Amino acid sequence: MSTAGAVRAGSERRDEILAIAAQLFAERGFAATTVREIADAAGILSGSLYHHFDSKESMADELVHELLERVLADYRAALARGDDAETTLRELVRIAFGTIASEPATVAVMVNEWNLFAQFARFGYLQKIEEDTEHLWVGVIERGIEEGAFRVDLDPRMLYRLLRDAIWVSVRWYRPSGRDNAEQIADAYLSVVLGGIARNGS
Amino acid sequence: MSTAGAVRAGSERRDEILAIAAQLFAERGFAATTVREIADAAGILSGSLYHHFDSKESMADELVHELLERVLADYRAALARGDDAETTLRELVRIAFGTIASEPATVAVMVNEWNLFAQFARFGYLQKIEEDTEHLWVGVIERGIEEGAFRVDLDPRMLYRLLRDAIWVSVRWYRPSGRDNAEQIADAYLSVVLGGIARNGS
DNA sequence: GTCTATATTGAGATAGAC
DNA sequence: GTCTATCTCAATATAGAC
Repeated sequence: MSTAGAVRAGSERRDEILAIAAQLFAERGFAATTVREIADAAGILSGSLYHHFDSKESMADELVHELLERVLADYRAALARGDDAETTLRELVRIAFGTIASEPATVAVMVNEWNLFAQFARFGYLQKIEEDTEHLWVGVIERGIEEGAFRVDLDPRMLYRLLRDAIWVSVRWYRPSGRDNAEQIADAYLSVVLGGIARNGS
Repeated sequence: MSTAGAVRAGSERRDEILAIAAQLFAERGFAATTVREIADAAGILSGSLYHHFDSKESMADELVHELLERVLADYRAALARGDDAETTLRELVRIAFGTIASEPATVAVMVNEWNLFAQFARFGYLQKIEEDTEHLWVGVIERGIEEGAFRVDLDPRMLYRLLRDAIWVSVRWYRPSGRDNAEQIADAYLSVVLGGIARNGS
């Protein structure tokens, strides 16, 4: 089977260029990265990029869209195990930090350019996937309160957003060297979130 | 005294334009905002902007630089009170959320464009001020551990960064209606951070 | 799949009149 | 302090040869 006519056929060369673009978008920002820089880094001329992609925007689109689908699928798989809420929350946190560890550049693009992309119609899925994700996390937090594992005075939605931000923005400074390292920051993070930093209970 | 020749003279018109620019930079991103859009919003033509500012970049520079100086000064004033570490940490958190409440647009520009600006020599102060800020917060956390108020197994630097990120990135979704409201989220945040979310001390 | 060559547009910025 | 008019450049993207 040869490569399909449509986008997302995924030849190796294509994936390679996409990874290079992710790296540059992450380092310099999407708007500040030119297609010439991407082409240079890939060792080709800028016009040749358009054999693989429709536009600069579609490169970012593909990167971010697939990342979000992947993460949401992982979250759903974690939920499907049927563990108690605290165990599930721990797993969600590990998935997020694990994603940062395995594809920091793409995560950085998502985090840094979210507001920009959200303005364009073609990125409409951003809002939808984020809503689904929020719903999923908030559900776990609420269940944790019901199960008696979490405090009853929590605002689940606000808590989710604080947790989410602290996790994902860490991509700006945290460079885990691999899965093991990602486990470490996930555990440190969970230790603070679950137990608090105070020595005596609150 | 008439307006000085240099930048930062601060006529009212100038401040007005700067506030408009901050708003647009926050909504659309710095790179995606054109000087024509800023001029339109201010009711003048793009060329007229250059009577007030050297460049688009210098507008953002001024906004972010003054914000950071202001926040750091507030942090230092809080430290100077000589309170215990936990009280001081609470005050630092309140200052940050209060800043989000009083100037959300400028904070959003700082948060969203940090990586972009950090690439330019003229924004060299970003790194310096952030280092000073990190040093100040980490000092408070370390003192809290010494005083027996905080857990001894914390990594102060990692903790600072997680706290910092969760606070500042909330500017993307949290719209406090004023100081009172900012106190609320600061307290909710502190409640989680200090006490943890687990019902039983764990 | 890449190159050559180039179309096209839109951006930041300037000079001088009013 | 703003407008008119315009310069200049750099960026995305295209068409067709190889």
